[in-house]
Amino acid sequence: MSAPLLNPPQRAAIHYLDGPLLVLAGAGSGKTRVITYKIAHLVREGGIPARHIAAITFTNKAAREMLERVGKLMTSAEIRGITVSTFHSLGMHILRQEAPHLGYKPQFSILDSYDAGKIIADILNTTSKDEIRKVQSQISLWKNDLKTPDDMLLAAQDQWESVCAQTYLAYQDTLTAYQAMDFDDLIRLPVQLFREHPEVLLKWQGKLRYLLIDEYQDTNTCQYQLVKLLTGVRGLFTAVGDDDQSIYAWRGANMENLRLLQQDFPALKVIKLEQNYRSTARILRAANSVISNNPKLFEKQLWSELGLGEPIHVVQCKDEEHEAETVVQRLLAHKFEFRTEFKDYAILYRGNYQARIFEQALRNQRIPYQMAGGQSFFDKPEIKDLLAYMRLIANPDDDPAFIRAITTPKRGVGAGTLEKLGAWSGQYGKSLFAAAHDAGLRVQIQAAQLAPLEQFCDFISQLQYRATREEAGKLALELLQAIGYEAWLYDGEDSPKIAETKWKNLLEMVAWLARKGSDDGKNLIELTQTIALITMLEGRDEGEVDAVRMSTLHASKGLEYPHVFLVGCEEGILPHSESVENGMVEEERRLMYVGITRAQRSLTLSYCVKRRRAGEWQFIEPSRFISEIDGDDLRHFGKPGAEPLVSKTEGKSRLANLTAMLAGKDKSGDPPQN
DNA sequence: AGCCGTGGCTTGGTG
DNA sequence: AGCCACGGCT
Repeated sequence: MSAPLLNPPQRAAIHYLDGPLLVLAGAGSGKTRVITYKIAHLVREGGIPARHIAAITFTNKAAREMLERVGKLMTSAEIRGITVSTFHSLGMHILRQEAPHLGYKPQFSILDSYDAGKIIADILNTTSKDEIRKVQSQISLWKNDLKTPDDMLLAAQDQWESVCAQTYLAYQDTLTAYQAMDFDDLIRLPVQLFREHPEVLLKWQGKLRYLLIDEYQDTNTCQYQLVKLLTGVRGLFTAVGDDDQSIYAWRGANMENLRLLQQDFPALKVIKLEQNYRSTARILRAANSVISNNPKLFEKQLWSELGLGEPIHVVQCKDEEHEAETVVQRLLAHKFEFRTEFKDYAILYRGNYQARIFEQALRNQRIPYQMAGGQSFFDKPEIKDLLAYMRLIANPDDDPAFIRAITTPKRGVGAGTLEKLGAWSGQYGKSLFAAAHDAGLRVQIQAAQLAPLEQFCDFISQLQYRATREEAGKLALELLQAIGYEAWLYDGEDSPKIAETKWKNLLEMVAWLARKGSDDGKNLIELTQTIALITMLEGRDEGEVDAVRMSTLHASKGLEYPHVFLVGCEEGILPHSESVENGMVEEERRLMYVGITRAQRSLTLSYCVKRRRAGEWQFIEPSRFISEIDGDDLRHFGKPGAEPLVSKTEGKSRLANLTAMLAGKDKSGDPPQN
């Protein structure tokens, strides 16, 4: 990424303003650079003020990074009013203003997938997480494909699809009743809005005149329609993507969108970025060679000026334990030999479950490591408790929030009362909160139960009033104190230590609300409305810690590491057996391609000869993808007739000494994160 | 009968 | 690490 100047295709992509443009940006070819430079170019040379430019990404992280890099190129006056956001937050932004056109209130709630799962569990009347997950993802796929419940009730091919379609219908009705949307709705509903209300579309087309779309290959049908609607006949956009890195078809991403772009915009100009600034030629040769086995819409060959580099090491291991040990030993030996740091290494794997054994091996050698991802701050139960109150204050129709709030902590409103309330609200088509005020219901409830219910509703009403007038952080803290949450935490099942952590998290949340509230001039309600889309990941100092990175292949996309170990390169794992059965090997190959192209200087592929499965030792074939790499670029270890696992320059005993020495000397082996 | 610990198994995961 | 199924316990 340290190209001093722009190369010719990059420059062409930046300067082309006359019509629709697709930039096929190979791995490590400087695509973020192109997007950010293009934004600057649009403003300075293209005469398009920043307020008419929207750069759309998939993740908050990408949006943050892009804004940061744009901020380094331009003055704050130049970038004023620019939209750099995820698809979801753009959709939300539109819907907050236009919700009434769709029969929603502007203060609708946003449910995360966990909340949505609970609704689906209720409808299905099941507790099996697996079943819920399957139905939920089917509904999500349909939504992303712009299919309505009615469409699917008609089109259902079998019993299962029919159950899903019925669940979909009931689920959508429930969401409407709650004045709530799920993540998919945030993109689906703007499309519906724009189709039904051309005048509204016109307004937004006037506002967002030039679009830049990052990771275009990951768009689903719904997202593409949104782009297409917004860009209209003018077709002023730059889509940046790489068909070879499309690894999210299972989540609804539609590679067909690349072909559609050519079809829907005949004037589409296509520019390829093929110079890679990340990896050695050897690594790119391997990547090109593997991916050449996939049918291609656009031909693309990555090349680099960073020198040939070392052959790719292929390590055969006896079993998974041996693989973990071997990888860790080779990592240590390499670190010693080349005087690198732990953070220069990554271990990449197909499935999360593979991580465990490598964690163990790393811990045994006292090697610090860091796992990708992690739980979002806002997903912690104690935070969700507070959020339930905030959601209810922002949207009194949010029934799930009502239930969670009124029962956390328990305040004398029991299941019986809630049942009566639920029945009444259902009968009169009201939310729980609204129904609670009905005189007709109240006569059915005994005074002892009515008092706490009344008290709760008054409490919420009071907060609603104060939320628009008072400072968010202060109000949230008062709320927690009023409900006695801290005492409730210590009274509960948690150990005092856990209770303390949870309370500290809440105080951090309060501080966050206070800071964000005053920075952005937002009250508690406005903050609540954006929170569902924010991910505040733990391990804030990510990137600086000297620790080996561990990640799934999926989560590694977009990242790079000097030295990569790609483990479990076996038939059944990579490609995954499920994918082989479903004829999805091409996507697995792209996954392999993504893995290979993460490496800057060295790449090691490892596989096991046998694995424990169902209590039996099962023999495994190495991944077909290894044999798709030219043998001249490979160097085998651990195979009969090939080099031994421990290279000849270092006898086994010497490596053992070395390992022990490193383990003893290197006291940086702090307890690993998480 | 319900509650638990244990062991086997596991595609991937952003908003 | 999580989820489920199973078996042993109260």
